[in-house]
Amino acid sequence: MSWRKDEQRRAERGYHHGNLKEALLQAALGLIAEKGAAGFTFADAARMAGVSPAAPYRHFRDRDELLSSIAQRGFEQFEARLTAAWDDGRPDTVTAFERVGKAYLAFAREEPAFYSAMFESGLPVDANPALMAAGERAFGVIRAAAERLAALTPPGTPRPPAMMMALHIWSMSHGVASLFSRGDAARRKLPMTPDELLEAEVLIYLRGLGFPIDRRTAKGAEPPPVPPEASSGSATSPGGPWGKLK
Amino acid sequence: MSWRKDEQRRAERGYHHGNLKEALLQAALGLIAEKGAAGFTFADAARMAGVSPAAPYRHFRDRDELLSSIAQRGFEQFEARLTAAWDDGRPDTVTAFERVGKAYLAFAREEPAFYSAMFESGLPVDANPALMAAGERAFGVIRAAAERLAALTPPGTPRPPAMMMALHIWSMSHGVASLFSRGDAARRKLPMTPDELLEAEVLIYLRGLGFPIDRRTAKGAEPPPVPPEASSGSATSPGGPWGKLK
DNA sequence: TGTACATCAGTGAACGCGCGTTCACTGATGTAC
DNA sequence: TGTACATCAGTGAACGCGCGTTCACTGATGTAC
Repeated sequence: MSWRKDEQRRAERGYHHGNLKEALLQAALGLIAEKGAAGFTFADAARMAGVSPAAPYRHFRDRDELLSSIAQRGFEQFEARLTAAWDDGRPDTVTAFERVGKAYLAFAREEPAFYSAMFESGLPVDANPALMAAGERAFGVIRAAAERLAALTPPGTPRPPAMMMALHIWSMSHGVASLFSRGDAARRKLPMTPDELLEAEVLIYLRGLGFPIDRRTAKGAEPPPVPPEASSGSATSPGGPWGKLK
Repeated sequence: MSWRKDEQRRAERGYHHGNLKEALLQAALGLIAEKGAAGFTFADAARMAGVSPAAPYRHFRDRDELLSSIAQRGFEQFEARLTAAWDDGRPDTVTAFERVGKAYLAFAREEPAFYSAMFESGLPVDANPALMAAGERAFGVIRAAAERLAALTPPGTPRPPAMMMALHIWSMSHGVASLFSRGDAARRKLPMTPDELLEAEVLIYLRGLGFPIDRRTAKGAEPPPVPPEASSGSATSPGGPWGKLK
């Protein structure tokens, strides 16, 4: 009996919740994951947090403010995950770059609620400075990685603008994520994993910029590859950029 | 006074509307464009069509069926526009291919309501066979174009799988469209036009596949270029893939 | 050409529901002295 | 250490609203004869 559990929790916590703001954010996350950013209501969040429908107004002006908070927190976690994936370019820049792309997809897949609040809730990004700043910090990770990669262009090839590279990588990742790596029912079927699709896409793109990516192993030469064994391992699927595709 | 106009229209049309199904679809499109796929209601659509709230039930089982109809019609129009842009590969394959990408962006920008119903309404695509088929026909245009392009790989370069190319192009276009070429308030700012961004992205990608795309003019050699002057014109911005980026 | 009748497409009133929001309130907590 | 008091965080009842949906109905249209 669900109400019994609610009663019990209520008895335990007493009159004050103690951490209602956080509880509301969590509740909203769950609801968004379940029914989409559209189908979540303020009242529902209160109910899930085991609190009267008037209580949320102590912490959020309205539904939109709660939604923005979630989007902002989403961008922060997104940034953290991209930063961790980038790992300052270790063990080598191309491998780390690939890992960032995969982290993008993983985030979309594992955090559909955040992803939906960040990119599909219809929130006017530029009307909310804090939100926009958080979004730009996340993009900054991709941008910094692109910067490092651009600096590696082989001698003789023109150096591509890092900003352009970053925007290209962002749009590739976002496209694959939105179409094929969603966490909800709108995900489209694919004859391979989204990770493989994106990896091949990025590698072909990098080769187009002049990076010496081998067509078979999909690895570029880069001094110094430290440690040597790490750069021939998990980042690439066997068969190179389209090994799995036939 | 709006009610006066309604009264008048009502008087004109008489008891029967005559084309209510169509009118409801149009009304819903307007509402979705205005408030997003989430914020459109069955009752509102009826009101906009100047009809009682019970009338729509003669034509649609429920709100979801109306939404699916819109998504399906959207895919059909999308397919038509992509087909027109492709123009069977005239005047040359690369130029026509670029045009398809631009048509993708233009559709997202000019038909935000369709775009949102098709890609962001949360409709479970694979639960609706007709809808899925319409979506696949649209993708088929990109796929056919990729097929033609793949057949053009220069001798000596391995031929890429057309399916993979098509999925890559789709995700690039979709990423740029969703982030930067939306028709609503969630559109992100960009230091160039979305068209330019996507064009550069696709050209670099094609070069990565071995197509002889010149870095400056961004044109590939292709026999036979008919008519010759058409292949050096509008498809490419001056300065090549990243001429505008510096 | 006219008439009877079936079918179709819309009406309008009603319903139950859940939402957002407000209000005066009250129990719990923190702090000044 | 105890007490008085201010502030804070949640209550619960109430409201108006618009939505989705149903129902018996009725005006318009099409068709058989």
